[in-house]
Amino acid sequence: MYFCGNMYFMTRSEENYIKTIFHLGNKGTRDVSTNAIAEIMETKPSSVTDMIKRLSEKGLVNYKRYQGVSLTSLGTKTALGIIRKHRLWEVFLVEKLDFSWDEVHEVAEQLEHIKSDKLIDSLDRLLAYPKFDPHGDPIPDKNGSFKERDRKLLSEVPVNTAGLCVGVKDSSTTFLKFLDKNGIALGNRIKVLEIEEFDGSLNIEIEGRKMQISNVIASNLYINVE
Amino acid sequence: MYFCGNMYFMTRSEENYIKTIFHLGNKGTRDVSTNAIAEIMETKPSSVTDMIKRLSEKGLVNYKRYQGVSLTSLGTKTALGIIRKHRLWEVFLVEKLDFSWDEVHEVAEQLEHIKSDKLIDSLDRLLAYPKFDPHGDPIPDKNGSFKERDRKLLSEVPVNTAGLCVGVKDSSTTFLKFLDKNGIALGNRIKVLEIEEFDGSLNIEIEGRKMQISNVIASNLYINVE
DNA sequence: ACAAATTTTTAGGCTCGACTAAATTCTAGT
DNA sequence: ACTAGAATTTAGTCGAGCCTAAAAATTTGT
Ligand SMILES: [Mn+2]
Ligand SMILES: [Mn+2]
Ligand SMILES: [Mn+2]
Ligand SMILES: [Mn+2]
Repeated sequence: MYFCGNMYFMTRSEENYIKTIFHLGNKGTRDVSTNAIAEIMETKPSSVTDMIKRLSEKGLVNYKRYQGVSLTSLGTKTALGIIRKHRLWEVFLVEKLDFSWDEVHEVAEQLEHIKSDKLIDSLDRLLAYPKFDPHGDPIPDKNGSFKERDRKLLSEVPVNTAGLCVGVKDSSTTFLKFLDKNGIALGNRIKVLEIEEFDGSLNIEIEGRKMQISNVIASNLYINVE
Repeated sequence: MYFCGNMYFMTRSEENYIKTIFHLGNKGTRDVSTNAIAEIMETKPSSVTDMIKRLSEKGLVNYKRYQGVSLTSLGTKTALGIIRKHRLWEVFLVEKLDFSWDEVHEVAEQLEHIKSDKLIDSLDRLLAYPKFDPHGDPIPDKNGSFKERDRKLLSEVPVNTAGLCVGVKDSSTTFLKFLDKNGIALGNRIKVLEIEEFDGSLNIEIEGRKMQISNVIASNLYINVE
């Protein structure tokens, strides 16, 4: 076990694994499985096992063979640092370079690996310390702390609930482009008028306009219930 | 030989070799030597030979064993693209993130490898299409063309020559910090008052102020002779 | 011209991060 | 409690990009 105060050099691949383990770990309550990591990373389970051993060796994950993996506090801190960079770069791309919210993820995947504390702190300042990225996800501060916004999936609130659209669960290009096409954007005020028994579709009022959306759409939109 | 219209994926290492070969190729008239590349890249000559073979295979360099190496037109185009990115990022760091000119190079070495045409073109626009980087080096445009500014080393002009300081030959942190400390910056108006026979040091007038600088300093400063 | 010095390449090895195929361990269903 | 099936790990391979040591080609000096 290494001393945890210092940070070691991490390869791009190691960083991507740590980030994936963080995201998977926040979904379920159990330790993250090898297969789950392999699926997200689009690699084979055997490659995941190899990497987990390296990460374990560096004190970034807790690992017992066949028992799944979880991040150590150092691993968590590392993950939050990468996520901070990813989301700040996404804000930069949208705010300063006029990217649309469906174009930023791919480039941010590269930019998140740039190593320079001064760079990321200056970027944070340039952007006026944003708290959320273009998809409504919270941006950890320099110390890794952030507050998850109080929000609910639109598909899980009762009729007559109203609130601001504050995030998307699915950040895929196709979903985001769909939202663009239908004039749904973060910050829009949404009210649920009626929920269709038959297929779970919703009649909503959005920014004064009425429209119907499927349950699939509603279950990928977060609203900040008033 | 591959079709030259398409660009292949290039690794970070390949890009660094191409950039080094470009810079060395512009200094001398002969083909670039294996040892020269190894020295700049801080690798061993045998590693250079390996890489040159790969680059040759990809149509980026002309290579005959024992005869040195030169960039093909595809290689040159590639090099200019990387240099464009490097220098634009340096401008960004100085102009938007308040980096000083001695801090930008290291980070730009990482940023230059980010792959996104839209990113770099948007950055160019954000920066209002700068023609020179913080060290006075020209920034190639989207097509790789740029004009080398007409400039001379301060150590090579006769007494009474005056002009604007437009660049540095040595971009090392130590030299740039030295210039900061002595109040010498790009854009400053310099006039050579006297050249000391004994050691080649110069008495100059800079922005109205008189000072003496060694020949070593003068041979690393470019001025735009009026 | 030719031997010595220098440069460059080859040969063989190493680590990282992927892979396939096979073995092992865990888990669920009876 | 056993066993079929799923999940996971091990064993062995590969390419990229580096290394050292040794061989080969070129250049230099006389
Ligand atoms: Mn993203
Ligand atoms: Mn995002
Ligand atoms: Mn630079
Ligand atoms: Mn520069």
